[in-house]
Amino acid sequence: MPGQKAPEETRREQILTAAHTVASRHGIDGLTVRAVASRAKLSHGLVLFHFKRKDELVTALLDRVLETTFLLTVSEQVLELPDARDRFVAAIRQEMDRLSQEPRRMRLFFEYWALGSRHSRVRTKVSTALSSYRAAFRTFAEDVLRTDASRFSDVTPEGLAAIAVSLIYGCAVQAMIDPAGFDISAYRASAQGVLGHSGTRATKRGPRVLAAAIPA
Amino acid sequence: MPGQKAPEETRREQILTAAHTVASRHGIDGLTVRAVASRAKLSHGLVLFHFKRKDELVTALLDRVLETTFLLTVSEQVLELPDARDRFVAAIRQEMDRLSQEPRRMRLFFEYWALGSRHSRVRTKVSTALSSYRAAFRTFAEDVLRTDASRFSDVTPEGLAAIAVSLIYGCAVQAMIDPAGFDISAYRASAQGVLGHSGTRATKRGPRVLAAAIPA
DNA sequence: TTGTCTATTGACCAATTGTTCAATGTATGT
DNA sequence: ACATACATTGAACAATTGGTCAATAGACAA
Repeated sequence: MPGQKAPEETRREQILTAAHTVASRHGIDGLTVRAVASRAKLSHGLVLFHFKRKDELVTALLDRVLETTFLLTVSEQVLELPDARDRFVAAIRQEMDRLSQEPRRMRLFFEYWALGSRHSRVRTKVSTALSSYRAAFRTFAEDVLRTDASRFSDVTPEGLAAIAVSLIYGCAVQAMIDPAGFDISAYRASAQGVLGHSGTRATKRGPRVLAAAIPA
Repeated sequence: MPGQKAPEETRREQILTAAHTVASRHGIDGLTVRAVASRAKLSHGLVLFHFKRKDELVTALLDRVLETTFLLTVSEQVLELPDARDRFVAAIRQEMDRLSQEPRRMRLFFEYWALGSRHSRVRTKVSTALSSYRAAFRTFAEDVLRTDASRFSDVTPEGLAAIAVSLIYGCAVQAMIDPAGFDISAYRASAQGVLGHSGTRATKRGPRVLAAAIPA
């Protein structure tokens, strides 16, 4: 007995959110049409009515994952930091904290990343998402290099942005697999040390604002 | 008609190598008992005779993957570098090159990493492998901090080692998904710039040996 | 030879999967 | 009221999966 109808886009959204929860909990392997349908309290036939192939559902979910994973939103307090290096480091720390607190999303991303080696569509999407994420950090990196060219020789803005991404994702990778043994705070401090603080002249102001902007 | 026998350990090895090739090509999803058996030219029943459960096969393969992925072997030329920072950077560059040239193994590792969030046995193995890999870099990191404490304030050996791991794996992650768009050489140069070269005093000797040790 | 042990095979099973489709309900227009 | 369009359901199907098991072939000892 077919149930009630629902507006077009609502159903797709409903199915996608169900797919997101399922994939978050059981991985892409566990993302079956029936599991999604059950989660959304729909028949599995209906899921395949709105997404003609399972592949389409998987790809649509990828879009959603990438949108929420690679959205770099820096708080105003960070942007107001006077020193370019402080801004750069603060943005990195903020992202490290954010992603470390969303392990499921992180895991899902890496599953898609691995999938990308066999599915060209997935690869393209992940690739461009990583590129734009890097681009977001390049703005900060350019400021750093402009005001601090002496310390970083041979460092390009694009390269420095890529390093920022590595530091963030490397932190998540190591922290998630071993939450007890991996010392996140030591990692953050070391990352900051390697990239360099704002120096002695801003010691009194910078770090304090930083601590307020990034709750531990 | 049952075929010929084979020495005990030979069969397990044979099956494991077959499993490795299958998983390398088609991922852990594609690692089916029948696919492995077919690859090893055996019956699928025999695979389950030597590995009572599929889980056991997957875990045994993980050991093999971790052994070959996280084995840090630094060339003698790197160890002979006079400057601690040069050794550190050279070891990192060497690993970046090595792992970037083995994308399949890299992908397989991340699949296991993601699997670790649901399988505690896998998680434990991956976790300890990452720990020992970090420990290998900590030796270099300690030397760096001992000779260069001024530049790296608040940086701990463990933290610096973790950053090395992040730089290496971050490079592989970004380079593999977008081989064309990601500038590896710029990344390497930037990483070296951030960590700092040996400075002006060793410019004549260090870098040249480095270039010889790490073929581009 | 005879017998025992075990490696090996392939048939078989139950469960799960993606996908199709006829049937049926709901909404909307005329 | 009637018809048309379409969202929705669940049965059904073929393919694939991990796993079991009886039958059998090889190796080796007595």
